[in-house]
Amino acid sequence: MQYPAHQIESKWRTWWETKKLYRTPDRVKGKKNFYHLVMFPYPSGDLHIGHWFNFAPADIWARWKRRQGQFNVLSPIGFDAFGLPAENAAIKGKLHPRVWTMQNIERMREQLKSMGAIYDLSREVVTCDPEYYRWNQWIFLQLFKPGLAYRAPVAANWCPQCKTVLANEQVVDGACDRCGASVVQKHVTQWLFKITAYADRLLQGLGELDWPEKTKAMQRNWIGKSEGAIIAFPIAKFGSVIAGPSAWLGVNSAKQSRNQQEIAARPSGARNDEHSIEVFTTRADTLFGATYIVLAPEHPLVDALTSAKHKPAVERYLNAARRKTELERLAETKEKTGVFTGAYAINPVSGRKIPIWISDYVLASYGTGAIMAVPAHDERDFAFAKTMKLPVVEVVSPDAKPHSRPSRAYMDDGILVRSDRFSGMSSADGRRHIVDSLAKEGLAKVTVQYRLRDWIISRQRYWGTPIPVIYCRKCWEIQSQNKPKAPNTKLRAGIDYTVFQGKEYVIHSVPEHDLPVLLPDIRDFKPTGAGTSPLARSKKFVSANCPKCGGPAKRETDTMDTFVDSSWYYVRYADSHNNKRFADPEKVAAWLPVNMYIGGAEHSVLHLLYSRFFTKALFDLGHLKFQEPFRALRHQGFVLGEDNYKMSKSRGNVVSPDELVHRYGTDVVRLYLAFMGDWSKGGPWSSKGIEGMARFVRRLWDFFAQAKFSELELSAELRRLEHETVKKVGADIAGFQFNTAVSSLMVFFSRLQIEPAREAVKVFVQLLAPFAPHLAEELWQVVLKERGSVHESPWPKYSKRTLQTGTVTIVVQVDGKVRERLTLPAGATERQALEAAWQSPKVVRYVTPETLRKSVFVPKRLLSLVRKQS
RNA sequence: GCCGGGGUGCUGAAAUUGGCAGACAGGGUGGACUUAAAAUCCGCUGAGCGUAAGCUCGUGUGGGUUCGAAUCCCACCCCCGGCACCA
Repeated sequence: MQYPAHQIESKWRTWWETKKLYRTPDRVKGKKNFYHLVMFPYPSGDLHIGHWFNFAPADIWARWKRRQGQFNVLSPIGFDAFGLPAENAAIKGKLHPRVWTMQNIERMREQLKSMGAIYDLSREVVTCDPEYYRWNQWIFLQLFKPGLAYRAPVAANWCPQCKTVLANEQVVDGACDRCGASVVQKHVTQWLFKITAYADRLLQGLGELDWPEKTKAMQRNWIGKSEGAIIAFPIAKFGSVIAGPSAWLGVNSAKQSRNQQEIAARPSGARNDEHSIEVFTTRADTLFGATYIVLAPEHPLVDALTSAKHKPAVERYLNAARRKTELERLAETKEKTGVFTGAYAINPVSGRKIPIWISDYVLASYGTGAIMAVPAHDERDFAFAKTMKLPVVEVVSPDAKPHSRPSRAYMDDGILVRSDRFSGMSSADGRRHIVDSLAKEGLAKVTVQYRLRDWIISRQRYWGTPIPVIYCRKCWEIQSQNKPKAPNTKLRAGIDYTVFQGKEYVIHSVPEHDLPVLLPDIRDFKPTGAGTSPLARSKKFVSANCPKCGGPAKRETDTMDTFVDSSWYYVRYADSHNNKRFADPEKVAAWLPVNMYIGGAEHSVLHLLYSRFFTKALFDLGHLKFQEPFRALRHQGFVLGEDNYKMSKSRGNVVSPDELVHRYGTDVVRLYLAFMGDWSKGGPWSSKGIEGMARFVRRLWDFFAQAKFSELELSAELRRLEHETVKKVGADIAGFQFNTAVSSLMVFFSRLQIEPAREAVKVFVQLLAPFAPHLAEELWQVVLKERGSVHESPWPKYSKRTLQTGTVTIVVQVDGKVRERLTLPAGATERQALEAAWQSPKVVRYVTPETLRKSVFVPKRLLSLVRKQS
């Protein structure tokens, strides 16, 4: 008989909807709340097979969890609705981004429904809705108050195609992760979130999380903590030494953290003065081998240090460096280029005069923007020294003996040589002692550096959340009039005021009661390309009244990175439609943190890191009571095309879930996605494979249509298989091994065809329900005539005792080789197994009680017999 | 280079974590049904030897531990993902 998939599926979906089966109240008596979440989709217009591979197995898991009885499971869904594609499509198709986005959402809602998931749709979140982004703005203002949001001039990644600035995390191999265009560095003033202030806590917090090790490692890597020291090299300016203690190293820690804040704001992280250059190193043990200094091209001392004679060459070099794209810089890691400044510094331990060079192999944004070069012990310095013919001095030796003319850099630890009174020490001791001794003179300081940089959130695009800030020139004038001579020593750049075209403006928050700052309807939302967003074209939007002095002022026109939206949407699901606060604290407490989060691994250092930062910041500000948003995390793999390549329109290997649902029905697609292979790995699609699943479901359907179920007691074998299947399917779903769960259902079903005992059939349908919810409901209510939804029936139980009943096959090995299989009761002891073994001609051919040296017995599994050596 | 994950039939993959290697599927092949095809159903399907019972080999390579290794240890090769001029 034909399997009427569509008829069944729409029937039961309607029924579930009318019964409000999947509405999730905030509290259910006697149950514990369990927050199960999938990463919300971007409304691109179509739910693709990758979404299905994420959502459908996640739904299997949620349905299983719900059936355990003691959990009130929340499984919400929404749309990450701001972002570039809407704009780009709109620019092409002349549709307003809002219209484009909302139409897509409309369509995807229906596609999501066709999946038959247990989403509580009443909690839907759409980030481009003012009801939602109002709270983006509110959170921005909370971060702004303590200076966690600030405006600063930065060397930012600029995508010339998208005409906007990008976060570090959004640049992949020097290219824009949206459009693939090569990214260039642009010096602009932008809004940033101070994620670096949380570097250490973001690192520490990883320990307690039930996340894939890989993802944690990626975050650790990205944060990139390295412990070392900052060492000051006095400048020997044009021959004459101006020595003295470092300006920065002596300051106390309170000032220091403020200093760091400003450092993050500056394109170079350098903190130097006219007397010394500070470098960061993890290898202070190699200090005696530092034969020159290298500054990043953007280093603030470049100008002051360059001698008149060297000025033209330096200018030429700096210009060339500026023109290079990120990609070009990455491509030239082998060949080193650079230029001499004409200036010298003093190696603080050896007292030697060493030259100061400029090269773009030193990054302005890491450490102090300057390095001590130790060519004998660093590959890059070695290459540079060779090219520029600079001296190479070995100071760490693998065998404690000095060698001359090394042919390559020796990077490992060793024993110090040519290092004065430190010679003979191990590298580890050397590092400590050298830093200690310099610290006493104020020339060194133990420091930790992070690779992580602050998150640039300004975007010069239309379709995003307006940044709720107003700039007032009048307020600045009032302030500076009060203190004409020493203007505003207390005002902090980027927090209290900012600069536009050489003029200072005071930064004001938009008052909270004026939120949301609505994204205005404008006609031309093409990016300007001039470093401003299209909103800057709207005079109506730009002009505002200053919230402080009431005078004419101007609004910020950049919008927020859409990753801001997704950094807290999971909190909003707890209370999606609250218009008084971002979420009611009681409801947040009822649901958060998320217990199980499921989505792609591609967000490992973007969304997943940003969300952790938001949570910690909002915790510090007293708005959240937990510090980690996602207790457990699982990633699905990638579904590839049938040809084993990534699905793409140009390859023509894309499979459309809509078509699959049309042809086979939802449940077949769900079952096949579960069965395909290792869910966490993903793999190639197989059109033959899903045919096979359709065959299985048809067989199932025919069986239920025709079988007469027996009311007889189950045979011992069937009973044990039933219990084994209950155990296996439960454990497999729990461990995201959906493929083996389906396979054991298939095994169970084969046996039911031989022995269609009603009691076991019932259990089968209950186990099938999370995978094929519609089919199982039909079989449960219509065929088996059970009352109520199968999805509300408790998950079947198994007993350990039943697992021990019946007979088992015990393998007999002689000297490690399988020689016989014995069928014995499951509870058989070693003695019984041995007795049976001696009855077997196949065994006694190889070993007898007389020649037996020892035996090893594993209950239910094997008997291993070892012969005496002859 | 560093970090993470892998390498098992023709293919997707299993293997209760040291205990029957290849479950469950796909594909192939033989057969039943059919005038025929499709669909369906039933066998067989890691390699080699053997009429057969059975034997030998077999989880990237080489070695080791063990009664017993896909699983643990050592060395190496290869593939995928991430990071990378981060001092």
